[in-house]
Amino acid sequence: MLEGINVRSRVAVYLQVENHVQFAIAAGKLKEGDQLPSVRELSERLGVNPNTIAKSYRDLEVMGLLYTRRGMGVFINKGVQAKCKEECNRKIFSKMYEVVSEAKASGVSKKDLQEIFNSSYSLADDPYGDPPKEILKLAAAKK
Amino acid sequence: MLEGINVRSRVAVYLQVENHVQFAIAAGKLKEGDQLPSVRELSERLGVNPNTIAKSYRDLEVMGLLYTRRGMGVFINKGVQAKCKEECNRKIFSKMYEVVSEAKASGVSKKDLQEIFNSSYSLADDPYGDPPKEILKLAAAKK
Amino acid sequence: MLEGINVRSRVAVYLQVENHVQFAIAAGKLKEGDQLPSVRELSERLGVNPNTIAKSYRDLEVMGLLYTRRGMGVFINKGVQAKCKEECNRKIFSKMYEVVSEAKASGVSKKDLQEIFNSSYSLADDPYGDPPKEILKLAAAKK
Amino acid sequence: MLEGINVRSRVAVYLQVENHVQFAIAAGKLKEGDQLPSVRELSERLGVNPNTIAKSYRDLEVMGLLYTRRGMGVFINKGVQAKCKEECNRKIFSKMYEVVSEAKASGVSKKDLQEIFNSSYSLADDPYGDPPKEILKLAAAKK
DNA sequence: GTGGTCTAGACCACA
DNA sequence: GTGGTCTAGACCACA
Repeated sequence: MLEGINVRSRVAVYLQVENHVQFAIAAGKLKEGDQLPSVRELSERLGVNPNTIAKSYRDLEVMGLLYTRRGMGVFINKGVQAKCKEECNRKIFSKMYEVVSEAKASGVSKKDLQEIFNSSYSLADDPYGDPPKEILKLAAAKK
Repeated sequence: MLEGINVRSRVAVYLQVENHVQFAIAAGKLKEGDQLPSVRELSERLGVNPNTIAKSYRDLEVMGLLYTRRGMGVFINKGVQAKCKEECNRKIFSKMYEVVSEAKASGVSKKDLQEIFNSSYSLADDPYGDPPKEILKLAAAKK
Repeated sequence: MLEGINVRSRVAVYLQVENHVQFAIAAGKLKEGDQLPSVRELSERLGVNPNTIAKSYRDLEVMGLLYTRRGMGVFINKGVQAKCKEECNRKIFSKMYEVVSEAKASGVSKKDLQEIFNSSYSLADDPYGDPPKEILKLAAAKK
Repeated sequence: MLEGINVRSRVAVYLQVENHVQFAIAAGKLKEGDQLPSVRELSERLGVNPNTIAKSYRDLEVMGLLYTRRGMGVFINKGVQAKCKEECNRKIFSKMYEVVSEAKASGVSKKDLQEIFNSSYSLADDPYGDPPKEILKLAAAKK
């Protein structure tokens, strides 16, 4: 749980945590009633300040995905998988739309783009790690 | 030229302008010797601070894509299309990799993702505008 | 007795228990000499830590509403109904004042507010349970 | 704008700010495009730490009520009045339901409760100030 | 032990 | 000037 967070990524840690939790709920890896790691535990594991994690959890609570039992911990709310799936889909659609629009705007052909999509899919692993070197080589070759 | 900039986007305006110019060069829409709108004109059109545009142009000049003729305006350098294509490809690969990784992490099947890719491609138009409503409807339906 | 406690509420469990007992005394449902469920029994029934219930009982004892007979259990003191009524009235006034002030601040008309009051009264049942669905539908309709 | 915040209230300052903004949007006092006071300005005016205000604004952004233009400030989103009205109504319903349920649970008659409602309405002013003394006197008398 | 709230203050990105 | 992110650390409420 939550092991893909990359403190050196340009994406803020608190946002990575939020996304990670949303993805995991959407994918059914986190289910109603599951307890998240405590603020202190997770912050120690990731080597970040507890406030950073607290911020993620607070935001996720505002979104209605978590609830807090004071002194007990933080838990996944009920009925959130559908909501998360929808929200994740929305995000994926938006991002896909963005990258495809950019590709079109820079004159990439659909065929090339489809190839980029395919190689990305086979290599895809960790959303916040740097993209694997293979993919950057493909990009360079593709001139 | 440069009409898709969205001041309400979380992407900084100056970055949107830089990307926009790079895309246009890569796609051959902006060619060696073409003149860009003046800082003042563009800043007024977009309703942003002139410093913002000035920063974009300065960055693009540092990258070697533009040159300035004092009192005359800002112009596209020669031999920049290949360089821009390469750079754009790199960006597109990275983003595609990110969105595909996120989709995987949230449990979206390859088939669904391919569909998302296809609809995005047919609808794709403006990288920074809000995605068209059609696409959000598709996202909602896709639960 | 004490069946309306909601562990997922933001109101602390120990406070809910205290309020519940006070309400019941004020309403005459708990009378002088009545025995309360044991700390262990109640904590198991509600799925909370026994310390939580112990704290409620301790507080209620400090307020003079309960007394403990070691080895026997916890009982309602005598002459507490009037005191509880007064205290409950104070709480109700304060809360009513707060909700009405908020309603005014958000532009709700007196007429609408009176309606909200009426429907609440007809539906009112469990102070800490989620409000019944009917009421939320009314709220949504009331735009 | 935002002058009713009470630093000495038991309600957290950041929550008061959030509620205040939601009420003001619902009531039409804050409209699409309106700029909120800057984090620094408001924090100085209220005598609290800038982080406290930043937290409110962040939450309101997560809720979709605000958007941020980096370096420019924080603005009211479009199409939020309906959403806020609904949300405020929901809150008011829930609170009214809670207080009425409590009143019922403690044996207050509908007639008395209606009176409490009426006096609250005439006195209602500031949601976070202490209730006016008049109302507490009424409560005491009402035994 | 758990999370909530808040302060003080740094450093960054952006306009 | 604006907000964003994060650290360090205090003190509180709760279980």
